[in-house]
Amino acid sequence: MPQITLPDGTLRDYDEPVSPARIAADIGPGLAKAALGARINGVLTDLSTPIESDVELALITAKTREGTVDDEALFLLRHSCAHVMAEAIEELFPGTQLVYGPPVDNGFYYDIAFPDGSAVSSEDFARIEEVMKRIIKEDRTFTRYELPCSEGLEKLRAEGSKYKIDNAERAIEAGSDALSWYATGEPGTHWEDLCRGPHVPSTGKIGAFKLMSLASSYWHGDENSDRLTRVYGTAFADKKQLKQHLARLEEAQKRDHRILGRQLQLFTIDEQVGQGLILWKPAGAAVRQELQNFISEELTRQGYAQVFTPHIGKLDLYRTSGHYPYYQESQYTPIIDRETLGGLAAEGCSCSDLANRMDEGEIDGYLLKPMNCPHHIKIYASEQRSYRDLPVRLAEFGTVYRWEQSGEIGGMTRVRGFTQDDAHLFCREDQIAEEVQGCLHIVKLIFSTLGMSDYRVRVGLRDPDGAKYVGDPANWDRAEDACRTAAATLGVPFTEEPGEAAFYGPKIDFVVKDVIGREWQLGTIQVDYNLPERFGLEYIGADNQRHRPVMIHRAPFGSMERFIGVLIEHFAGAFPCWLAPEQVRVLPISEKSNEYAEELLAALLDRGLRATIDDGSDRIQGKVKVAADLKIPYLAVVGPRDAESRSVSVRAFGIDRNLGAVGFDEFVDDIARESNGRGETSLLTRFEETAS
RNA sequence: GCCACCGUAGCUCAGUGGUAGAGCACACCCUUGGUAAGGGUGAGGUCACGGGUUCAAGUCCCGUCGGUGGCUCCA
Repeated sequence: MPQITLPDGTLRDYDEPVSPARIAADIGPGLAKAALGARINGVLTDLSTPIESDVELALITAKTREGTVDDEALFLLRHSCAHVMAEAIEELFPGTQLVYGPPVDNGFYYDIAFPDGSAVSSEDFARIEEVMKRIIKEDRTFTRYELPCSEGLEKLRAEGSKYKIDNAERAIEAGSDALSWYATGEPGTHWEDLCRGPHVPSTGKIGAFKLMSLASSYWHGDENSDRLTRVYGTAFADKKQLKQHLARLEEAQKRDHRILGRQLQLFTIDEQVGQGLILWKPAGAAVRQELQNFISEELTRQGYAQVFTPHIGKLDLYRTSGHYPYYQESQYTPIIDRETLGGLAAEGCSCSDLANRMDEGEIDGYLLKPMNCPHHIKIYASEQRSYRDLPVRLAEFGTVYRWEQSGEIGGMTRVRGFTQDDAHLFCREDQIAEEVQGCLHIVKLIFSTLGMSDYRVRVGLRDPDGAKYVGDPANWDRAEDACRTAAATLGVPFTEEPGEAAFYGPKIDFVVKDVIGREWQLGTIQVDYNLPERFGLEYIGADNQRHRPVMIHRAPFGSMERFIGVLIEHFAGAFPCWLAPEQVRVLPISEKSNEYAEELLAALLDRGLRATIDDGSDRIQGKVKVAADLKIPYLAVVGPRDAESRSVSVRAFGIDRNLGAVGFDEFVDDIARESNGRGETSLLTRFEETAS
């Protein structure tokens, strides 16, 4: 006879099998009404799931006991809403086949195969939503029933949905001993879907929902397989939560680096220049230059040497490195000189011949470099190296070009030309651990200086079945071990992900999310035994023998483009003073104070600060508004009173009032100190009492 | 690359087959005003590009380019 332990420790005994729904009712009518599902021994279930033995039970309601939104409740609501949407779509679009409809972060989707010629469009959302509202209003019970596998498959085959048959077969393969369906109402009478559940008790529990967008997807994620239409929606327990969610999305959009990039004049992309090619405008270039200075100083401290290399290299270089054979699809096509090309044309050489002969090495051309490592390797190889010279650390802000698929390109986060804060360390095997530590130190320094704490660490390993990797498996094993060991010393949790390695070696990646929740890899550290081997790199050891160095590739920002794209969103465009494109704007109250304002501007510029003056004919209110829109950290308002007392009236971004006056020299000194110290000190401390 | 949606002034957007619009920005004039926009006047358009349907196309159809959201890919 089941004994039920509730989260607060209270016990309830029943002398027959019992459902969570009944237990909820026994506790109180309010809970019975609010309950959406249950957790039985930690497993999410329906409210109707029979309990036959002693269990720990938690009832799930829209809000937790602390009053926060319950994620599992949202999971149930959204999964259930996906069913309601599927029913509505099947009703409105006869002949559609359902594929797969799970809840996801922020909502749910359903992958649907529409019959030829009839696709859904977002203009159909309103009428789909109408049908969904009707189904929800009818408050039909989600009724679960099960069939043995063979019988269930029989039923699906009779219905003829290849996608559902496939789902069932996969479930059986994964060890299910029965197949389950959920009817939205009475089985046999109402709509139903093969589904493992769980669901909310009835459609009426879906408080608020909205269809969001359409996308296409591939069946099983395979681009050679069927193309499906993915309909995205979201659902919440009530209208208020939905409204808040939509407001949050709108808020997030304001932080979008593409929008801010235009508003703040940071960068532009011109279609005549090309997709995915960033034009850094003066303001964006200032931010980037500050970051490069920051990293350069640290490189010097850590014993790196900076180098410069060209943007192209001969194809043969990349045959040796393996980029050309292994990475060809992501490269711009090789550059072949006019004469060679003319000769080939005269011979009647076809495009496929040309490609083959380039692959074979019969024709050489130049490649726009997809990575910096081969050039740096050649710098290493240009001198004889002793074990005493190691590690050799070569750094370069190196620009690389990659042929990304057109549909993937967007903003600054996925581009076709970008500059890595790259470096390659050539070291002895016994130096790997220490060198990786040094790299991790830089990454951590960057994140902490910029106040970025919301990142995750991924150790990318090779996919055991993958064919895209170069090199000896034994080398791979050693390199993977080195990465694991290094990641473990970080003091942050990390995940190991097979298939995420580079083609030449495993890596430690730092991954952050953008405003719409997409993950981007920023910094990366890679241990590589393969390229030194392919290029025959050597050093002379203490034993007077030739040895092979190990290479570490590292880029703590990843690429300047992507990093700054993410950084714009991180700061919502309001850069701290040391990074801000314009650090101070001097605002004379009227022409009468222009001369004093010019003096202040000159003093600021003299200290290397990025400052401007707004001596236009606007009133001060207008000047302040314009400057605030540009998110300039400090405004120096000067009028006759300030000129009289040699002071500056300060206003800071985000603090919407005059902070008060400070002396001319103090102001300049404080800002310079704050800028040079990268935010370690703040002018605002002068106004502590009023600033907060 | 695939699917859906979108492309009108520098920017944000209105314009459902019949003479291209607004706000901001810009130029000029007035205003010299103490902390989130004082007032006036003016200039600014191959309605992404190319074809088609129509008496007539920003508007409807096809294609191309570009953007957005996903999918696939990703060093």
